[in-house]
Amino acid sequence: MRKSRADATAHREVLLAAADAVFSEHGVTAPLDLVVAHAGVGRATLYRNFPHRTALMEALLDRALSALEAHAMTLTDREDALFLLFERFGQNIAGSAPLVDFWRAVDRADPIVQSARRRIATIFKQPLRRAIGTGLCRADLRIADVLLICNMLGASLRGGGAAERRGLARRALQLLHAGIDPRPAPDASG
Amino acid sequence: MRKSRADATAHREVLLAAADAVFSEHGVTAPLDLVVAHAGVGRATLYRNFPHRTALMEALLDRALSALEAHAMTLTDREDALFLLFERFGQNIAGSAPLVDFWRAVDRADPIVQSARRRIATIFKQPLRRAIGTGLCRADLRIADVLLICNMLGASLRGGGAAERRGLARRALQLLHAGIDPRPAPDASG
Amino acid sequence: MRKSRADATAHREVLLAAADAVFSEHGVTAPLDLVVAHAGVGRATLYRNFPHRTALMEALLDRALSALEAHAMTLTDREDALFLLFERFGQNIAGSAPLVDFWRAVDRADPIVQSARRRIATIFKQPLRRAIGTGLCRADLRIADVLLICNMLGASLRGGGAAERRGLARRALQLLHAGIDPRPAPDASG
Amino acid sequence: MRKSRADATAHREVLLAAADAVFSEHGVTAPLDLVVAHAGVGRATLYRNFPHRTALMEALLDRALSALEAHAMTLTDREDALFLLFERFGQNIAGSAPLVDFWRAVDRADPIVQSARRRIATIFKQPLRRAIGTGLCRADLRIADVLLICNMLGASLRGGGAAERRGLARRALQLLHAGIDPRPAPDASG
DNA sequence: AATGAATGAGGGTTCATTCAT
DNA sequence: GATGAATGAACCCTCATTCAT
Repeated sequence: MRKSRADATAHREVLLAAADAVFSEHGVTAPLDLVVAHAGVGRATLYRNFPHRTALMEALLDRALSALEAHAMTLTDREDALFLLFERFGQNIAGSAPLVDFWRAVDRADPIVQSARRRIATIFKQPLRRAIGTGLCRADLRIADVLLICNMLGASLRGGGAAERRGLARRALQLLHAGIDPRPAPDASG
Repeated sequence: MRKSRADATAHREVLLAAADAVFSEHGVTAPLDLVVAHAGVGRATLYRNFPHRTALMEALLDRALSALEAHAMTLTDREDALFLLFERFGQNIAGSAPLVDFWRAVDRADPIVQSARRRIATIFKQPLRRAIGTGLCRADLRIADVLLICNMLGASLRGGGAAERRGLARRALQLLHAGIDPRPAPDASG
Repeated sequence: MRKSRADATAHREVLLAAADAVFSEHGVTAPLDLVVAHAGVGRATLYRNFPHRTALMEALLDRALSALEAHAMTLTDREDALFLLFERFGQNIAGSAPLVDFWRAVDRADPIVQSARRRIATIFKQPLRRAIGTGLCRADLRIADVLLICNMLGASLRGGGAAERRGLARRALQLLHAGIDPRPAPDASG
Repeated sequence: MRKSRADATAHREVLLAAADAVFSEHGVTAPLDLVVAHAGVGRATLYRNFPHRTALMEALLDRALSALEAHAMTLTDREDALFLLFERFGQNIAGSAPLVDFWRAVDRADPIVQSARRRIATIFKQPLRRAIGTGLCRADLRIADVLLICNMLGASLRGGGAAERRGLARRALQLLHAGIDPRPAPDASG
């Protein structure tokens, strides 16, 4: 009847997965009851692992940022790492409806967002410097711009499937890359 | 205490203003009680004018779109109307926290959003054609891209003042305009 | 635009008819808004004619009792007036869903009910005396019993059509008349 | 302050008792707040046990019908079970103001009423057959008549004490038994 | 006399959070 | 550590009633 001690730590993952699913389905304001029901655990188990609703979101966000950091590690020798990271950021955020929602919902002054922005800034710092150094992007691009671009990439509206959101993110990046000025599309020439 | 009946039609405006203020302060999920308190009217007066919370948002959205349509009318003879409208869109949307919230919160499949997108498409149709015709923007730009750009312009996060949001919107437009490819930024030279 | 003075008194009838219809459809607790909407008059017009919801019911009840009184007047020379009045009572009450509801809903101590009971007692007094005198009914029947029988006749549940309710009222009267003791049912032989 | 968890199952009974008391006092449309206040439990506890107001009434009804069924079981060898059950029905229903109200308020087409009628029909089936077989009641009495009689017995108006209602129910049954035709009162001879 | 917009108290219901087991 | 019943604050909304026109 009683779950083994080993299962205890597993509950965290089960809850995260349930939160991801429920928040994707019903938005980030879905009743937490739905999350515990989906996870198949008691209500207090949720509260022990994640005292607030935001703690859940924070954990989901952390998961995505950790993945992005890990990805950045594999790109340290690429000159175009900046663009590859934008691409990955767009795909990851656009692929997770809850993250898009959260990204939109919370105040920029929120400590969680502040922290996430710092992590993103750290991730993009070297790639940005390198892209400017190798002439792959305009020289006046700043980290603040990178964060703005991340916001813009996360801006596709709710709804639609993950595939549709990914398509929009790709087109958004394309437009950001080349601009809407008239000239041969960069993707065509690249 | 009781407002005169002559004010009847004015209540709609009072409520809209109150909703704008309250939603700006507390987000679009703020209790409607705050709105009626701010407006200084009875609760049912709100419900008579706006049966649902969404009806309030719809009215605010309608107000902004009407202003944009009116602005478009004054630009029919400008070749760069497309860019001026983007600019205005960014300023208006970014200047209204509730609209940004709403724009983000509702599902793209929502009829209200659908309708708004259609109105935006109508507004931008001629300016887009003209910009392409006069070589002011890349030839492959489509109305779908215009809507995507509008989304991206509305993507600055919540929080911060209107001035900060406007600054972000301007920079976002600048980046979209010229792209992040290396070359003399058109805006920088202008 | 303004209605003529003559129409003023007509409003009372219009409202009564509307109340009858609406209460039949939605029960006696239906919002009074429905009544004014159905009557096509302003809200305050209802309140001037019928200050309370109960005043409406009282008027409907009065209408039915007046009709019963009028009917009683035509039966003064009939020895079986008691039974004919029971029959008429059953048909009238059972034919009016609002009256059945009201009859059920209000407290017996309510002055309106008290008054109605007094009127009913007055109506039935002579017919009861005559029925006993001519041996048409058991000698120990009292006015209190008559009122009880009236209650029982109004006891068919809500729902069903007027025809069904009338059928039930008739059968109820039949059972009351002959009793359930075994003997040739008087109605069957008649 | 917080009730122990062991009381969990007891809450259902506490709430039923509270509902019985409150509905008896204020009618079946009394605010549910009164019920929870009387029961001394939290509001949501009521909603967990009885999702709708009707669920409360249904439970009260079920309790009364179960008692009637149990009583019927003790009367299987009595030839006059039909009359004893009528008597018991009158006493139980008439003794519970909420049940009388409910019995009156809901539509006959309501599934709850339908179900109750079926249970009553089942309870009375054998006793009716036996009463006819032993010549204790008129031979043309049908189950539909039994249900009508049950309605009539529940027809005493609201208000008055339980004792008064019981007295009325007894007199009603007496009248139904012997009818109002002239002959020695059956009770006098019995 | 007639209108219908305005009022605001009060009901139903949900849901984040606590806590006895 | 895990459970889920219990709590109660807060929200949405309706509707009886009033009152300026």
